[in-house]
Amino acid sequence: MTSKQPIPSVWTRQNREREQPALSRGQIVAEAVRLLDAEGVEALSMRRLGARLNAGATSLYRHVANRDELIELVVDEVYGEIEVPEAAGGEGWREAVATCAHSVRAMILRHPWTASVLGQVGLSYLGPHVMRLNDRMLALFEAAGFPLAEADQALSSVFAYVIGMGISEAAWLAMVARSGQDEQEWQENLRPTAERAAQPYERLHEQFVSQQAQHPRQARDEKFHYGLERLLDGLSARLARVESAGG
Amino acid sequence: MTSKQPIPSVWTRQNREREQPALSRGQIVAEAVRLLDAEGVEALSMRRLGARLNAGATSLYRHVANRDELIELVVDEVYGEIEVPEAAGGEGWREAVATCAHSVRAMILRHPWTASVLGQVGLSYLGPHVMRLNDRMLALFEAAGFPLAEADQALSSVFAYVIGMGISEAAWLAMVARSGQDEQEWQENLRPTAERAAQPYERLHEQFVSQQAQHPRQARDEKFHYGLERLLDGLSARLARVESAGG
DNA sequence: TCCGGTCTGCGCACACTGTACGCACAGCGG
DNA sequence: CCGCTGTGCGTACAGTGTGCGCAGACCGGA
Repeated sequence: MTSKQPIPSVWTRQNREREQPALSRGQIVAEAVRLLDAEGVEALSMRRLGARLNAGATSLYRHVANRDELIELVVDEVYGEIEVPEAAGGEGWREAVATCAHSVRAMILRHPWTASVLGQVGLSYLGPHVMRLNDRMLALFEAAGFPLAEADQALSSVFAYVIGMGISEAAWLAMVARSGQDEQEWQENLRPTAERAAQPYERLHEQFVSQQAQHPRQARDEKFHYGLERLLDGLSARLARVESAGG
Repeated sequence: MTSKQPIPSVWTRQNREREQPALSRGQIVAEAVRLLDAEGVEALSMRRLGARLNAGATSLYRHVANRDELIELVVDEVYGEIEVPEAAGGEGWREAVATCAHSVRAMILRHPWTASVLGQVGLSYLGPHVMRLNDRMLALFEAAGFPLAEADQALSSVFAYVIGMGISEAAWLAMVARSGQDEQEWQENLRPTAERAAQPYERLHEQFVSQQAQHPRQARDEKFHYGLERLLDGLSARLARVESAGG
C-alpha cells in the first residue's frame, strides 16, 4: 500500500533525466509504424505505443490530437515510401507508371495494416506525402500527353486498381500472419474447407483446384501484373485516340 | 438499492413473453446492417446492437461466435445485393460486366461502412453470396471467350478496380456525412484548406481549382466510368488477341 | 402429468480501450 | 528570484468485447 502512493517529499522524488530525448511527433509516428508492422492494427493502442516510447499513454496527446489523427499521420508516413520516377516524355510514361504502381503495391505488402486503415481515413489526400505523390504522377500523365483533367482521372484509376488489389492481398496476408504459418502451408490447410465451400459451383471449384498447383505468391504476382497491364493497355489506346484527335 | 438486485422469489419474477419472435442469426445480421447504415461503423457495438433487438449484449453470442464473425456475416450479406446479369455469349459480356461493376459500386455507396471493413475481413470470399457472385462473374468471362484461369484474373482486376475506387468514394462520403452537410457545401468549405495545401504543387493546384467547377457527385461518377472503360478496353483488346491466337 | 435434457437469454465480471482534467516539474526571459 | 509556458503523467470515467454460470423455456418420452 505504502509503495502505491509516492511519498510527497523532495527526497523521494528521483530527479529522472529523460534518457529518451523527449517526445516528438515524428518519433511517435515512426514508432507507431514499427508497432503496426510488428503486431498489426489491433495492437495499436495509445497505452502500448506510449509504453514503447517510455511514456505514459496520455503524454502522446501533447503531440497528436487523437487516435484518428495519429492514423492519418501514419498513413501519410508510409505513402512517403513510394517512389515515382521523374516524368519523361514519349513512350517512357507507361513503364514509369508501372514502376510506381509496383512501388505502391510493395508498400502495402510491407505494411499490410494499411489495408484495414485506408477505408477509415478520410481526406488522406491532404497529407504532404500524398500530395507530392499525386503531383508527380499527374506530371507523368501530363508529360505522356493526357490533358490535365484526364490525367487526374487516369491517375485515380491506376491508384484505385492498385489499392483494391493491395487490400485484398493484405487481408489475405494478415490472415496468414495470424495463423503463424507459411503462406503455402496455410493455403493447403485451407484447401478442404475452400473446396467444400466451392462445391455447389462447378466453375469456381475447378478454378480453385487448378489454382492449387501454383505457389500462392506467384499467383498473386501474376494476378496483379495482369490487371495492371490491361489497365495500361486501355489508357494507352485512349492516349493514341486523344492525340490523333487533338493534333 | 433494493430495486437494483431482483428479489429471488417466484412472485417477483414476471412471466415475460418474448414479443420479439426470439433471436436468430439472420435477424442479428439484418439489424447490424441497419445500424451500420444509420450510424456508421464506429457505432456498431454488441451492446448497442443487442439493445436494438431488445436483447442483452451477450445474448448475441449464442448466434455469432464473436464480433469479427458478425462483420464477416454482414459483409457477405451486402454482397448479396449485387446483381450479375446472366452470361450471354458474344459481345454482350462487356455490357454485362459493366452492369455488375456499377452494381457493386452502388452497393458500396449505399453502405459506405463496407469500405472501412473490407480490409479487416480475411477470407471474405468464402461467404456464400461472394461465392455465388464470383461464380457468375466467372461464367460471364468464360462465355466471353476467356480461358478459365484468365477469366479469374480478369474478374479480380475488375473487382480490384471497383473496390479501390469505391473505398475512396466511401471514405469521402463518410466524412461528408459526419459533417452533416451537403456534399457540395462540404467541398466548398474545404476549398481554402485544400487550396492552401496544394499551393506548393502547381499542377495539383490547377487541377483542384478547375475541378471545383463541377458538381462533386458528377465528378465522381465520371471518374469511375472513365477507369472502368479503360480497363474494359484493355480486357477487350486482350480477348481479341487470345481468340485470334487460339483459333 | 411429470422428468430430464438441451437450447437460449442474460447478469456479472474482467481486462482493456480512448481520452478529459489537472497537477508537477523543466526551462525560460525578465 | 519570480512567473510563464510547455511537457509528462496519474487518475478517472464511460464504454468496449467477451468468458462464465445461472435460470427459465421448450420438447420428447414415460
